[in-house]
Amino acid sequence: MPELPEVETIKRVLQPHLVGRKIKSVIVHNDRIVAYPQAELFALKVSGQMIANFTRRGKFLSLHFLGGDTVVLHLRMTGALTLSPPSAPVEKHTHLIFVLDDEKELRYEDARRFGRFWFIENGTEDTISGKSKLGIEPFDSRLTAAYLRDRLIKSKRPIKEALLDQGLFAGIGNIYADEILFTAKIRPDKAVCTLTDDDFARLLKAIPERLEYFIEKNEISFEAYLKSKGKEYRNTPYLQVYGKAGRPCACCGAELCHTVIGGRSSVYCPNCQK
DNA sequence: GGTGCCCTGTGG
DNA sequence: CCACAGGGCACC
Repeated sequence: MPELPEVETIKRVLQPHLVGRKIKSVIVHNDRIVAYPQAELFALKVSGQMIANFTRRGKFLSLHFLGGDTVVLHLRMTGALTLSPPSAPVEKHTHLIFVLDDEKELRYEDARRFGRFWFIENGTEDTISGKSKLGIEPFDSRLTAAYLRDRLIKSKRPIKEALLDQGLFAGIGNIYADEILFTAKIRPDKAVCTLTDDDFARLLKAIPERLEYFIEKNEISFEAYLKSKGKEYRNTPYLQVYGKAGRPCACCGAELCHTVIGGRSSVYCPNCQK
């Protein structure tokens, strides 16, 4: 479900309500969700910690504790975070509950159970969550045409596959890869080594511009977020190509095409994207 | 590099 | 009923 804009939304909405809170205890309903260490130990180590900050990197979120310990988490396809009063009924797919010191519970729900949590001890390098392998943040000023060319130019793989490579760009997923390429007017299956300087320039502009745009469109109040149980993403009306195969291109009216790239469903305009 | 797999829910 | 889903990884 969540790509960078959604994860950023979750961060922005929950951060003010988490910072300064103490985790009184952790209730684990499903061991599988805790990747490291073993669930019982995870609960033990997290209990009693004070939340100093809540941040996003790529599609990862991190709870930074006073003293330097960290919980890293990834929502994968269907993970969601909510704040609920303890009296709220525990949902069918609630796997993890952090009991806070303000009569609220930070709850993790995940129908498909692909999401994962890791506990990283202060002073230990996080080599297990995958966060350290991430490439550049799309809003980083070091994301330049030169960066793109250096990393991409020799590759024969489709540009969309490169955009989805978390080791190159942190946080772009299947929806926004399609949206970015539509805006940049580049076919998703175009081999990276055939991109022109012009293509690179448009791509460089489209990446932060599109993500910023969708973060804006995702904006939601704390109350509305909780009401939707952390699953409300309002940007679908603003998508131009994703999920719209067979429908007319908003730009030229041509019928949008569907194809599969790197095993992922992809939609593009055969006329606007070259 | 492709493919399967981890899972459940939903829509055709 | 089957195909597919916004992610990522292990495995030929």
